[in-house]
Amino acid sequence: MAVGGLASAPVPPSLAPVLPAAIPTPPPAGPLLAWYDRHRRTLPWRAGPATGAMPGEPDPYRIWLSEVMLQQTTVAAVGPRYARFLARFPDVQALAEAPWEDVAAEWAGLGYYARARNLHAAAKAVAGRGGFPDTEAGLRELPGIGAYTAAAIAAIAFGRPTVPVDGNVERVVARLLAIREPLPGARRLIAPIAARFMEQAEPRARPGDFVQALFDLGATLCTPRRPACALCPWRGDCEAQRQGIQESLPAKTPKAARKQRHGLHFLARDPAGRLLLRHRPPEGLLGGMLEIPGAPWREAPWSLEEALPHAPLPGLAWALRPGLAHHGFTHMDLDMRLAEASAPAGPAPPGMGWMEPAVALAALPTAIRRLLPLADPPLAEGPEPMASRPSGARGARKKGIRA
DNA sequence: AAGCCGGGGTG
DNA sequence: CACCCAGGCTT
Repeated sequence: MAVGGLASAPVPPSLAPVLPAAIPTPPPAGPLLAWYDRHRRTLPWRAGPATGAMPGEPDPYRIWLSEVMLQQTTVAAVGPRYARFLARFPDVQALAEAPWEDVAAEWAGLGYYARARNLHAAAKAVAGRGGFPDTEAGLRELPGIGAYTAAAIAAIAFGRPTVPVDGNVERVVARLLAIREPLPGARRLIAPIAARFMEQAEPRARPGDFVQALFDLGATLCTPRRPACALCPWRGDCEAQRQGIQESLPAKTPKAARKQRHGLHFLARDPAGRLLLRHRPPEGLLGGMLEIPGAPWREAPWSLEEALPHAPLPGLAWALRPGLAHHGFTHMDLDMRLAEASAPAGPAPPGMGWMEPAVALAALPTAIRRLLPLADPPLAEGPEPMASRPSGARGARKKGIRA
């Protein structure tokens, strides 16, 4: 196909630098689709008889939920949480009508909590308009749906001929055409190339399968490290493999170093054994999630005396527990200490509440849960190991605790 | 374009 | 340890 109307007339060499460069052509999609038909992964949100989980036509609600959960989150981590979420909120109406507290509790531990807030807001919008938009542009209007997710839902749930560009597709395309420019800048080269796949008849006939075939290729063969090129349906078409540089692609610009921060949190228990907790501000880090009250996270460590003005109740006998809870965020390393006190029966301070441990602990984000083993007696083992990895053979040492 | 936003799997 | 993951939003 002509790109920028340049295909028909030869371009004089002297003018070439001034004119837009032609978009490189990706390889034929046939081999990838044939490979997908043999080797595709069985996933809970994928239609077909293989799972029985989603018979018949794709359900936009289920596709949407899977795409949002999978944003920067591995398939292994999403699996059990997806089933649980779906059991609790079976359709978009149920999610729209649920209180935020229930949605937050169900999302706790999954991270990127803006996803849960946007999911809830989008459910209300969809329920209000009587169903999901069935075009990429319409989907793009919903909160939490960006360029990638809109294209993914449009292709998988509605059969639109569009190619969502995620980390897998970036890697696959960068290798196929040996694109050496580092990400994220290289995206402006990769996206138009990926889009050209839909010029071919086979992807256009089954867009949902084709884009998921790209995902599966990136997840199982064209992996970030040690790609299995010998098994790749495109092994004869890959320029990076031909040059032997596949393991160094895609290149990435280095990221900034993580900052170090310190916190000190105050855990009060009333005579009934309930815990004094509060909600974090609705935006920002862990926005809208439950936490143990404390002094703000800052550059320098806190002493108990210094942090005391941030204690939720005045006049209690706070005891600083030994040890340090550690949590690594994407852009910050956090060390937290824990002080505890017994409180007399009485109302909670404004913005806080006394909560039963069994209810509260499950709704805490992982960073805050790391404080629990410091309590005396310990309130929990901290974050549970993942259900998909039952025996936890390695890593007998628990994360998040420092002497 | 760059920074913010979680948490876990993996080599 | 470092790197990555079916990214979105804000500045």
